[in-house]
Amino acid sequence: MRLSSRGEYGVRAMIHLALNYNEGFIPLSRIAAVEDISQQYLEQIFANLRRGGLIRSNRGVKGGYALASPPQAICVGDIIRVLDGPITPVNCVSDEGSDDDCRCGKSDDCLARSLWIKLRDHINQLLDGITLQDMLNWKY
Amino acid sequence: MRLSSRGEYGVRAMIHLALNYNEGFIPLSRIAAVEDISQQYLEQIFANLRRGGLIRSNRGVKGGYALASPPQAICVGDIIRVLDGPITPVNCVSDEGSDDDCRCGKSDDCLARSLWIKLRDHINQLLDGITLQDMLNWKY
DNA sequence: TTAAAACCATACTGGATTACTCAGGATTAG
DNA sequence: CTAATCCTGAGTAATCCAGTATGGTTTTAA
Repeated sequence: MRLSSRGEYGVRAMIHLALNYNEGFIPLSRIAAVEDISQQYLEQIFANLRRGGLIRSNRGVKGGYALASPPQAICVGDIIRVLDGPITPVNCVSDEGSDDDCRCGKSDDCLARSLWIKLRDHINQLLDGITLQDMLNWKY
Repeated sequence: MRLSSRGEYGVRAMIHLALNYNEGFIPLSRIAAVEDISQQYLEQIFANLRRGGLIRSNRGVKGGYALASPPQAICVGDIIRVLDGPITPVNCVSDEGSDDDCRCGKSDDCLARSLWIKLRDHINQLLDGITLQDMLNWKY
């Protein structure tokens, strides 16, 4: 049940952008330095965040990245799903997963399945209920 | 945020034992066959469950495995923790994890950290609140 | 006593995934 | 022009996972 480093870095970087929401575009190099993340690795992560519509970018000198929406409109679940795909404990209860992904053949009368669904929904509901703004408000 | 196959198989096997709680010791071969899991792999999993005190075993012809406690006394969190270690989204908020495991240097003033703690507790509370008996009651 | 059934332990392995790095191209402000 | 910045795709070393392989030991029915 571990989060990938992509997800972890992505959330940290998004918090960074949220903290500087009024400052315009923030260059990636600064985020990488402050957050102590490999810049090239962060570039990959930001490419995904951008394709997912969570951030927007400006190229060239004075360019950088900024949130695509205000901090109260972006939740943690969005970030993690964009970077890591559907949030689910096992493939067979994922939206994208088919029954072929099910390690137990039965699919239907599978008691465990009910558990995975509960767990999946529980995690998603929590992560969808926490926005970047919520996290900024936690500060001290 | 995926569960390991160990955890998944472990939960399935424990449900199997719970369903047959009154039948005495169940041989591993039967569980492996019914649940369609490699017997050798299941043996590894059961060794961990036994060391963790969740099941007990009898050797010899007529031997097998049984729950160490009644189904209402064993929760899903116990099973997964025995098989996969602490349930935590990132190492740095795990009981066993030190600050060295923290990918962000700051440990303290880390906004993301509060999030990981919330997520960790949320998941553990859910999984600790569901016993094997609860799952049996879900049937139909 | 013996052999089968079952548990027990450890080492190994092939494949997948992860977490990056490398190299270079495209864009734009000054 | 040029320096700063975004952008892209390929490559790679290491790790982890899932499952095998091998070879026990213990118990009990017959």
